[in-house]
Amino acid sequence: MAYFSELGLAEPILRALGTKGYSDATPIQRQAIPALMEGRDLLGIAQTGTGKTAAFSLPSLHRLAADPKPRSNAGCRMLVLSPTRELAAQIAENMRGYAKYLALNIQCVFGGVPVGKQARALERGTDVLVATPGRLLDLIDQRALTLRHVEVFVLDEADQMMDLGFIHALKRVAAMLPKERQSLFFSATMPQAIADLGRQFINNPVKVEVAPQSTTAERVEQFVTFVNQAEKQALLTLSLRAGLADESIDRALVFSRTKHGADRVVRHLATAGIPAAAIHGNKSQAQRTAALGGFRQGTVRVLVATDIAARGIDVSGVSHVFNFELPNVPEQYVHRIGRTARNGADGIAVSYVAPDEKNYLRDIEKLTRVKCTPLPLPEDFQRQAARLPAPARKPGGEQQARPQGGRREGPRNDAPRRDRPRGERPEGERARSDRREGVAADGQSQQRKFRPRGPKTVGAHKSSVRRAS
DNA sequence: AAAAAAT
Repeated sequence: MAYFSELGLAEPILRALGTKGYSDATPIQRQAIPALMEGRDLLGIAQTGTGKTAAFSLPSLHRLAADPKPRSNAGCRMLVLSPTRELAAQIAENMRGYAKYLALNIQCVFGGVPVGKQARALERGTDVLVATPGRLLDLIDQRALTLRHVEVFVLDEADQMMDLGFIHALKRVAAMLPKERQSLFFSATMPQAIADLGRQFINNPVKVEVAPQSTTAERVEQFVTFVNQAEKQALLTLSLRAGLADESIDRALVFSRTKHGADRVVRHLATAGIPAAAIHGNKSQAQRTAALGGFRQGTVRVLVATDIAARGIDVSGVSHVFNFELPNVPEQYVHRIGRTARNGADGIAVSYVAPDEKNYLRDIEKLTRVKCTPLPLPEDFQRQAARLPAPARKPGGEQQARPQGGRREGPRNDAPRRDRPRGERPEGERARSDRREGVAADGQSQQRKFRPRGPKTVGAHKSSVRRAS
């Protein structure tokens, strides 16, 4: 057992934690915070939802506050890089909470919004800057920002930041950082090849690995349903309809492999009277912010996303993650299902696996060393699917979520099933006769409504039983 | 091969 009060953090930080009711440090926090307060570089690997943001924020804020320096124009003392805008915003908001009683300025910059306001906010300098790479470099090129004074450099989701799409920008950034600095890398996954690549950006780091790399969150129950691609939409619609109605599903996050696919799923759900929002990189920033905001607020209980939402996003009440398609990079699966079972809650992940995705499943199970539990199709799936309304045809191009008017509530429309070829199904899968409660087989889904909250921790649950693998 | 990230 470890408390924040034992870790030597400054009183204003403890006070901020206290007002939120946080007292217990998680294992990653307990191990990372002392090393970071000493100024060491660090490679931190811990499961999703175990408080990595606080692990790097608290000691860094402590050090900045303990050694006050005047702000230099266009400068920052701490730089945090994130792979998505939404995650950057979330990190900055969390840090502002921790720094509530400190005289530290925290700014956040990312693309998709006007640059002028961001540039002005940096004119007199800031203590902490949270950023996505593109806008960061843009501001540097405009001379609105300099990295000359960075003391602490944080790469969140470090393996993704060093992946192909980001490595070029990262190298540019790293070249501008002072050699003398503290570097912190955090992620739940860290493939060896990427870790090797990372050595050029970090200096003799302390490695804090709370669970084996790519270990999934402990309280996610993982299921797999084998289903033909053409039948996935009907299965999702029926599962969501049942689970939302009986409240076994609080909020559901549905992952699609493509942006187009995410839009298509949302349209299908709308046709069936299930309100859902899509979030992906082809949406405007305003649409993205509204979609995630509505999901956080609970005004939309189903969010359909690409891997833009796979990492870091912390929304309470996500009871279910559906993988409408499996990711082809197995590490992404670990991050996706980590959107549930956060902050002491438990969660359910269901992956829809078409015949041509079985290799992905194999790679995922090999990486996580967890075997997903088969969840058969409901006994009367074909009959129920046949009664779903036919999907609206899209005229083409991006379509605003046209109000569908949830008129078609019941399965009263015997729509033709022309794009729903009847797939062969193993006889064994017909066995189940119980009514499906959302997707959770047997009474688990009921229990989750009354999930108890453990001792309060920051963005995390306490480590518990190590999974048997 | 897809997605993310600058305009």
